[in-house]
Amino acid sequence: MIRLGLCCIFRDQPIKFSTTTAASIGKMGRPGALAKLAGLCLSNAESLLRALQFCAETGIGCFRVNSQILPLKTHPTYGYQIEELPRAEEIVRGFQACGEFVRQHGLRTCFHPDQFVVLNSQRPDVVEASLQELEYQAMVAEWVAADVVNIHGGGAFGDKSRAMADFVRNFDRLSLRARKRLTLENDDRTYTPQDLLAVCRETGIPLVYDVHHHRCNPDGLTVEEATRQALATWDREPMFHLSSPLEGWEGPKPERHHDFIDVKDFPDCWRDQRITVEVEAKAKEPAVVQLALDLRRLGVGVGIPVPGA
DNA sequence: AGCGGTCAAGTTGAT
DNA sequence: ATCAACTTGACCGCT
Repeated sequence: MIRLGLCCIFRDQPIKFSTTTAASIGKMGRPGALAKLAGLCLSNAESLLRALQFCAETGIGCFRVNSQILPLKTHPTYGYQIEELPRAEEIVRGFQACGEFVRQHGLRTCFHPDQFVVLNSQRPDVVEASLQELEYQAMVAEWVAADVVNIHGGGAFGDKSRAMADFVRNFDRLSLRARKRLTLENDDRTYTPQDLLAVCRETGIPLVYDVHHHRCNPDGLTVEEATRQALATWDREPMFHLSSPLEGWEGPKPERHHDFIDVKDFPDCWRDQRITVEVEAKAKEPAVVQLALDLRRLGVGVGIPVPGA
């Protein structure tokens, strides 16, 4: 049974998440800013519940929550603590209701902090900001029952093994809440599955295997070998990533994502696994639905696993 | 209401 | 030196 995942937003469904800009918030006084931010947070909690309801109805088993679900949460000037917001308890309850929905419907949720989170940066201020961001996302992850906060290896800085040692040192500074959700994903430029698997085995951090990145940034491993070794890093349902190249594998920039998934890009060795496959396709929910149809046509089971079944 | 410039943040590699 | 790429359009001030 393959659980398919939708990333962050919708193409056709009228479900939107709101954010704001530092420039706009900066024109207000602190109370006005907090009032505006609280409204956005509350609205995002409602949107998230509707997103999860749509996923449950459609058989989409996983939803990735955008990093800006609490807008500007860790901004150096305009960041805030939840308790500072008007209606803070209502906001937290709104997200916790999402978590309850996730558990009741057998869904999965996850986070993917963006490129500014670099745990092995050579700049201490970047590491501090990264730790803060991970703690924030882990807090919301706890509310919404997300078991994965997934990041990339970060920079190489001319020496990958030294950089990964720095990564582990800073990983150890995270709270248990953040550490137990953190995962590593191979990227399309720097860190291959081979690079990360050693760290994953050493630390117990699971590997989110992105087969598209692996095809763009290969190492000595075949897709089958990387799949097998990535599966072994998980103590829960493994999570993998899939996309198709915008202009084909022979095109000028195969790392660019297509609107939809070509089912031929779905590795055969994934078919019989019980895994989550996040669909990184620009057409969003129609792309997930299309892939589900294509996989079922090939006899692959797709849907939301029933606990115990 | 519609348009276009802009949006917090890091790192790499192609031009 | 600049810029696109990365998980992704959406916000906001102007007309």
